[in-house]
Amino acid sequence: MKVLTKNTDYAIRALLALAAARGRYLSAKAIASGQDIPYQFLRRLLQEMIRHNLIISKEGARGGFMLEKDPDLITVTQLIEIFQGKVQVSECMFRKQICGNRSRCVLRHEIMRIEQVVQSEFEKVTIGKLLRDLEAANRK
Amino acid sequence: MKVLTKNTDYAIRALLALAAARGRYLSAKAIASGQDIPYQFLRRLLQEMIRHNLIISKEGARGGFMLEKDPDLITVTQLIEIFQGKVQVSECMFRKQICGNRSRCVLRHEIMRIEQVVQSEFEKVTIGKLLRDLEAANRK
DNA sequence: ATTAACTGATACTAAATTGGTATCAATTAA
DNA sequence: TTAATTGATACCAATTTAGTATCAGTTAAT
Repeated sequence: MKVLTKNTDYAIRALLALAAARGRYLSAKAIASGQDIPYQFLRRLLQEMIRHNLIISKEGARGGFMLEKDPDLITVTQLIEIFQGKVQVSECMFRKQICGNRSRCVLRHEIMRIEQVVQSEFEKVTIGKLLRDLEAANRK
Repeated sequence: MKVLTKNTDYAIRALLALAAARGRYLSAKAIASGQDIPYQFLRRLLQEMIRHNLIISKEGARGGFMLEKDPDLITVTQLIEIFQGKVQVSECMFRKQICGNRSRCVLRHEIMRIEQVVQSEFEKVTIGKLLRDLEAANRK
């Protein structure tokens, strides 16, 4: 069971780089080489994050990307939702009605509880927090 | 992000059926139709669970499967490990040494913490507990 | 002894997801 | 004018997930 796919992992690291740049535009190329992320792959992730209003871009020479949202308001939960879909358990959950299969629904109850735990844990982890941790680690 | 795949979901429900049968042998066919699980698919899962000493089987007519392990000692964590692989975060984790990429490792630290949370939550959920919940629900 | 109901083992397939590459048009700073 | 850059897509390969099919061997019941 993989918790984070490359998508999410790369996105987090790209956002960390952008947060560290603090208002300067960073090009996809710069992020890719700095964070060791495949360039074309990264570009798609960046586009996706623009669509979700996490970052903005400037086209043309000396263009690049910049954080739009406060890094303390960008949670790992959000990124998981964008790149891996909403944290969920089984299809059963989506049909709002209680499903016919009783044992499936008993299970579902337990798992929805865990889902909440996972989500709230990931919510505590923001890009802002990670950046501070990272800079603290680098000062040592 | 899907927490449980069909594999695990089916396995849990099959084990619940076996726990409910309390020492009688249940055939794959009976489990499949009762729990609405594709028959051939289920058979593979059952074989896998035999290999992991969760259940035993009896061949031939009137044969079937029976729990081997105490249902209170079968946790969802174990089933996830069997059918979806150990709960993990990124490849980074497996290389024991600290990886070169600092930001990846800061992230990793946070995520290993969450991993622990998830695992311990799923450990609380045993087949025995689910069965009791299920039977309580059915009495209502 | 035969047969029907079973498990054991394994091979195969299809669809979805994941990870990655390539291309070309449009924009902009120098 | 040109080089550096984003926008938009289309494509591809590998892996994982979900499901099917087949055949051999075992056993209970008749």
